[in-house]
Amino acid sequence: MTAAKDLDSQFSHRIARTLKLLQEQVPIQRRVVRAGESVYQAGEAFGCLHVVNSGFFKMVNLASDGREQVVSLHFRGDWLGFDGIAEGRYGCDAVAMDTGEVWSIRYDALMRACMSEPALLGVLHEAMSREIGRDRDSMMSLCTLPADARVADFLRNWADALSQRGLRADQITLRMTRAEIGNYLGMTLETVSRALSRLARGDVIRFAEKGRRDIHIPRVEALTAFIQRSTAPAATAAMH
Amino acid sequence: MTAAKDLDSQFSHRIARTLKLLQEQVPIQRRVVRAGESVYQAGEAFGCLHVVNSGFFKMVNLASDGREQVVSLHFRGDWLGFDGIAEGRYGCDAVAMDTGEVWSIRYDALMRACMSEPALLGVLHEAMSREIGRDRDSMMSLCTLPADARVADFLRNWADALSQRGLRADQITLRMTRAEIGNYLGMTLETVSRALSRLARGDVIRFAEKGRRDIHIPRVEALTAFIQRSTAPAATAAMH
DNA sequence: CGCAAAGTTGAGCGTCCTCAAGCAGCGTGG
DNA sequence: CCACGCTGCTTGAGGACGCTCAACTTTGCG
Repeated sequence: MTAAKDLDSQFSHRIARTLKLLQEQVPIQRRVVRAGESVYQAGEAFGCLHVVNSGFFKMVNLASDGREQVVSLHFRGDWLGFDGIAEGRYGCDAVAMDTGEVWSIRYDALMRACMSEPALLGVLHEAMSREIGRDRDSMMSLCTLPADARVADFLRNWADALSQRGLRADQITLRMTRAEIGNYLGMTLETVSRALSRLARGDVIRFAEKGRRDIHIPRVEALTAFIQRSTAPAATAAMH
Repeated sequence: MTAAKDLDSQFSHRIARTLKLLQEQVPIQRRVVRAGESVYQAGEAFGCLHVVNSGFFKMVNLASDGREQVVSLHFRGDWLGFDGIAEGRYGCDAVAMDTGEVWSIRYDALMRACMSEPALLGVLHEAMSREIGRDRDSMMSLCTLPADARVADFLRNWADALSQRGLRADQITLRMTRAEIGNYLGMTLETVSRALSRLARGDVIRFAEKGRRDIHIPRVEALTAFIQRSTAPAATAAMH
């Protein structure tokens, strides 16, 4: 527990250090965005990477046939826009889910700064690497967990993201509708609703008295245990 | 069609240029791997990035509770190991599906080379960016497509990967079992088998006379059409 | 040739989706 | 102030898609 706390505070410290480094080394365009506004949109010419200073954001992928999907969520310290580097234009919409501030950094300026300050390159690569890792965990969750466990995993990841940033993780205010959560997790809004109800019934989570948007997590371990219980049959099947 | 061909040949040319650049600028450890062998394993200390020169590879993510999942596939020109940068150890197993050769490059040496040759940094970032984009497309496929369409999408992506590399894309030799494909696509091996049978019945694909491992794709557009047909109901639902 | 591994196909079932009804919170306007 | 409409959430009933279990066929290899 204390070990986990240490790791979390290290993480939060690393974010602070990164932001400081950026402030010192590259020109930054600060920009306040309100809920629903987008930092950039799919197809727009790529020129900047963006670092979340506050608020939180979703990335929405849009297919040519109209399907759209929330593919990732981003909090303070996360970078937005990596997907634009390869093609020279962004591949997703980056949408604010709440009032927040992003620091926009011209990619070419960042590259120049990296040449004189290798530490900057280090944090950039680390951020990209971390994002790839998270995407893979998402894919695994999508492929191997049943709906209820996927919702539990979602809440656990959110709680982790909060605690890593030094915030209290036992009280989550979802700023997403059931439909958005469902879209992100590959299920319908009804299934999300039912999953949350079941988690509450099993006392893995609790709803705030008013409004089903605030979720109290008595013990994060209970979420993990719930997930493992769901995979138990699959685990035994994988044994032989 | 000619435009697509142009794009593909550009892509294949870019791979050649990247490999040449690497040869000239950084020390490379060439390494031949045989089917089933791994380039690196999850948990191993990160030290190198690896570029696929030939063969093809799967990345297998392993959860603490024993679930394991194929999260991505890699062909010539793709990089392996990005997920190791952040934590200092690899997060997945990289396994050869066929005899092939990877070029292993020490990450620290690569960084030094990038300092003197910015073009190198460009190709590196482009590769990471591309990988993030592909992961997102995978997530979208997993979340929004029914099983049959997901298999069709899988084949289409494979064909694209081949044609981008200047290989003929109408003849695919799957070097994965149905079980592996199913694991990658989040479904059971039986469902994969049935999906392929249905695609063949609809003449979207054809099996080679002997062995159901070789798949002939008369027209790639037919695959795309099949996918869109599957999403048609969802598309109308998303209309209003 | 014979065995093991991979693939196909069918039957039954369970999870999740669809459709539908009802409720709760909330801002607007009579 | 409360009626009203709107959006979001919950819950139920029924159905479909995909999973499980099982039998059988095909392929590859010693």
